[in-house]
Amino acid sequence: MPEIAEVETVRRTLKKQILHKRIKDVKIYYEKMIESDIKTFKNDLIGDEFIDIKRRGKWLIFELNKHYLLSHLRMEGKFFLKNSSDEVVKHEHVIITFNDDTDLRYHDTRKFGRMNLIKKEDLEKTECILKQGLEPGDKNLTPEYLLNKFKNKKLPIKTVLLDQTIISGLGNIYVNEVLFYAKVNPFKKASLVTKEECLAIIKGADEIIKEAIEMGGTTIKSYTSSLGVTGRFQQKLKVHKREGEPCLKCGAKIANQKIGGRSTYFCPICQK
DNA sequence: AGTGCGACCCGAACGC
DNA sequence: TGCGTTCGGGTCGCAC
Repeated sequence: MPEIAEVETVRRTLKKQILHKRIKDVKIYYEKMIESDIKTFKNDLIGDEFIDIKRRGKWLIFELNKHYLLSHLRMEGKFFLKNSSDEVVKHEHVIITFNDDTDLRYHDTRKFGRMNLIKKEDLEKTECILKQGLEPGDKNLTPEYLLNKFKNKKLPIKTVLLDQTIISGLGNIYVNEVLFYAKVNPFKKASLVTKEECLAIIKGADEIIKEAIEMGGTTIKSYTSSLGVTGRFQQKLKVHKREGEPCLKCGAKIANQKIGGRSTYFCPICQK
C-alpha cells in the first residue's frame, strides 16, 4: 500500500534509472486506468523521453519534453523495471518500452491506480494537481492555516485529515499515527481542534513522514524483479493495525473503530 | 456547500 | 478441503 513515503521512494528510485531513455513503445492492457485519450497517450509518449520526475501529494509527475505523465498509485500500484523480453505477468497494465529494450512496467493488483497525460502548459489547471493542499514540511502549513480550514468542519478530525485539499499526502495509516502522536481523539470534530493540537498535528505529520521516507529509502532495493517492496516503516507503527495490543505510552489496549468507513486505530486513554 | 456513502477492484483473511 | 463472505485502501461522483 503506497503511502506518500513510498511514492517519494518510487520517485527517487525511478529518477536514477529511467531519465533520458527514448520511449520506443507503449502498451496498455487495461484501458480504464488511462484517463486521457488512449491513442493520444501512446502517440505523445512514443519518441519522447522522461527528463525529470516530480511529486505533488501522492501524484507522481513524470516530466517529458512537451508533456507531463501523471500517475497515482492508489493502494497497490507499483513500477518495475524489466527487460522487454521478460514475459508479461498478471496485473501489468501499462508497459513503456525504451530504446535500450528495457521496460517501465506499471503493476496494480486492484486496478485502482490512474494515469493521465497532459500538455505541460496545462499542469497548473489540471484538477488533481490544482486541488492538492499543503505538503507536510511546507512552511506555510501553520496552525493558523489549519484552524481556518477546520473552522466550519463538523466532521471528525480523522476524516478531515484525509482530505487532500487541506494537507496533501496523508493516508489512513499516517493519519492514525499522526493523531496518536498529537494525542487527539480521532472522533473530535475538526472545528473544535485547538491551536496547540494543530501544532502537534503539523509536527507529527512532518516527523512521521520524514522518518517513513528514510525507512522507505533504505528498504526498497530494486524495482527490477521481486515484488517484495514492503517498507520497514511498518515496524514503526505505534497504533495502526495494533488493535488489542498495549499502547506503547500507557499500556491500555489500542482500539479500532470505523470513522467514515475507515479503520481507525487509537489509544482511548492517550487520545481522550 | 457540506456531508454521507456506494462504486471501483481483487486477493487475503475469515467463517462455516 | 472447499466453499461463500468480508475487508481494505484512495478518490470520485451522486444523492441529500
